[in-house]
Amino acid sequence: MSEERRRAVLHAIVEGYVSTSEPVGSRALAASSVLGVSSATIRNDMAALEEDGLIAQPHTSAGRIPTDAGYRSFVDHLAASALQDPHKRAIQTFLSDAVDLNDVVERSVRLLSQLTRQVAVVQYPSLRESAVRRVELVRMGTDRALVVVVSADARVEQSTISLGGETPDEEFERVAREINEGSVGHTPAALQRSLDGWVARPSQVAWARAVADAVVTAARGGTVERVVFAGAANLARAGAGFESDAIGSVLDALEEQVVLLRLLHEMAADGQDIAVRIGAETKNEALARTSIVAAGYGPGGDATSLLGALGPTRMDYPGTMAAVRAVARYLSRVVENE
Amino acid sequence: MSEERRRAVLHAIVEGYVSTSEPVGSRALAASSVLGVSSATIRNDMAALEEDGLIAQPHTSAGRIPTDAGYRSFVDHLAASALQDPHKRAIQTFLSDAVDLNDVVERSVRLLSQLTRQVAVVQYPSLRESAVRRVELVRMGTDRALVVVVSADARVEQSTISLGGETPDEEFERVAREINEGSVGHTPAALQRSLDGWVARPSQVAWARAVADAVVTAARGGTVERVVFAGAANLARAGAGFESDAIGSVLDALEEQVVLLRLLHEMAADGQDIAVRIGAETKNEALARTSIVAAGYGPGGDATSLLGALGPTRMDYPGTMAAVRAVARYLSRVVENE
DNA sequence: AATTAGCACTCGAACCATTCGAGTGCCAAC
DNA sequence: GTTGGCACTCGAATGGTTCGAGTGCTAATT
Repeated sequence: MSEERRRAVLHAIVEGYVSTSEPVGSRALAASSVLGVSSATIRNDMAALEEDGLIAQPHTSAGRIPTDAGYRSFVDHLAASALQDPHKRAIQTFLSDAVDLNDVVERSVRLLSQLTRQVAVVQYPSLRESAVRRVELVRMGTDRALVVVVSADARVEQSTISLGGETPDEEFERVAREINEGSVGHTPAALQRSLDGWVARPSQVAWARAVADAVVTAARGGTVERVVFAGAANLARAGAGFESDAIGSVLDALEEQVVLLRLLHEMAADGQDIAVRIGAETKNEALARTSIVAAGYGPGGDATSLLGALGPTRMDYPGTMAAVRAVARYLSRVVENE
Repeated sequence: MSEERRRAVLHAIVEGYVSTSEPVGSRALAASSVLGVSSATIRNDMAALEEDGLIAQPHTSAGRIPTDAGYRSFVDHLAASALQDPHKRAIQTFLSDAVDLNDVVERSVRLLSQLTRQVAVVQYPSLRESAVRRVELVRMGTDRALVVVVSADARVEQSTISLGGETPDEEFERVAREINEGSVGHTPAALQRSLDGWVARPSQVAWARAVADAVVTAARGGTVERVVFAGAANLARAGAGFESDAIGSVLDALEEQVVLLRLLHEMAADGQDIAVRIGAETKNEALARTSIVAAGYGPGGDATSLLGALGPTRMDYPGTMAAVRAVARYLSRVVENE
């Protein structure tokens, strides 16, 4: 009862179940495949695999299906496989004519959902610290203003502040001029000091603090983290693997960005180039029957942000992993050029 | 056989079917409700309603369910009903502390999906034409640049252009200076003339056209129309009204923004304060079993953009319409202040 | 003329019993 | 360690039966 063949049997069970979504029996395995042994032998191996908790049978007279642990073992012993060439070309053409960062992210997430036929998730690139290039102050109504910060690495951040009362035009203009003088060219660290002094000046306007904060925040890399997703329809299609009730919970979890972000962060901490969470490993009730394949991406090879694909535990792991890896790589390159 | 009672019967059938999602029979109607007549009378009315194509029976020994035409009639004879007070308060608190336009839209769509328990859709406010306040040119890599346009009404638009080759710094600076001189303060009409002249200058750089186009586009009101949606999970829950297959098609249609935008535009053309498309009226295969309730919103009472809720034809029309109307009204107010 | 009671009729849902077969576990033989 | 053989299990599929909600129609009633 060779260790290696048992792994091959598990492998075959996973592949069979993934492609047919039916439990697979010993007879079918013996007939179909590369394992040149009889069904009886396979049955023995199956018994052992079941003993180890890697496979299970839904009921007595049915075939076997992989457990979470079974998928885990399968994934862990998977050799990295490459994406097919036509797909590679698709990635390139799809991403190459994006016009801005938003567009890049949106195209990526759609692309990934199409390649994997799963739900794709892309976290907005976390922004790097960088110097301020220009600050623009625009009045809105009587007591609010828009602060637009253009950073040296070509990001544009905007936020609204309250002026807390009437402000004469000339005062507004003065502040606009001064905030530029005090911040242009400075990186966040220097910025903080420079603006602290400016805010503290005698006879400074009350809302100077708000402006300074907005500028510093923008320079630090912007506001909150966000994720976008696409391909929710693929969940519903997933080979009748889900009831519509379960789909609801999963969609809820997806829209609950916080959950997803926490999960992605945890996966990032694993420190491999590509991370997989299977079923209950997601530690989330609603995602107990789904798996996530995620990879980091970012400029210059440091994976500062994450993207991934989410689907039923019964998913095509090799294909999904290849697609996620490929998109992450291309996206890294694009972000680098931006 | 009074006309009025027949309408009341239809009304009762719609309400019964919406709340129980079971076909409703004559006996149940006679027992339950305000129509003080016997089941036999109701049966007669039902026969007439069926003759008119307003109701149908799934099979002989079942009760009746409304047809699309039945819902239509129901909706058309609906008196405007107000939203409950707690909901009104929810809207106010939910929207009042949004920080920027993106935030407003995102909060709105989430709010609407919660109020209606349907999928909510919000189109980004279509931007008005307005003068240019400042143009910022930022280099990115050797042959690309970012054009940031801040308009007088406080929108920020950005787009990336290609420089098509090496460009010396001083030339870059010159163009940046000139584009500001040529566009600041101009409205789109004047802008076009002013910049055409500028582009045509002898010895002008090749990429001047690209810059000018970006600025004009931004002044015209920005790039493409976009819609966001939320509450997809509500689809899956919708009282087991859908099979997961159908959910997939609907989600597809939702992500296919073009379809949705076309539909919303058509509905806007109807010119009522609130528009309803029922089932096949959506003229879309995938949405044949869904209805959409939409209302326009925009600054100063002109409905320049749309928002709405989408759900199964068997939806709570009065409640949904009230929620859509209320959110549209509040959102108009918020946009106005921005 | 409209409403109502009564009744025969229809037809799907639910229930039950039976059959069929895929798949297993185990044992003896190789 | 592998294989053929065989008894056994149990869900899925099939078919027949019952049950009852709901209808349509007709005749009686107001």
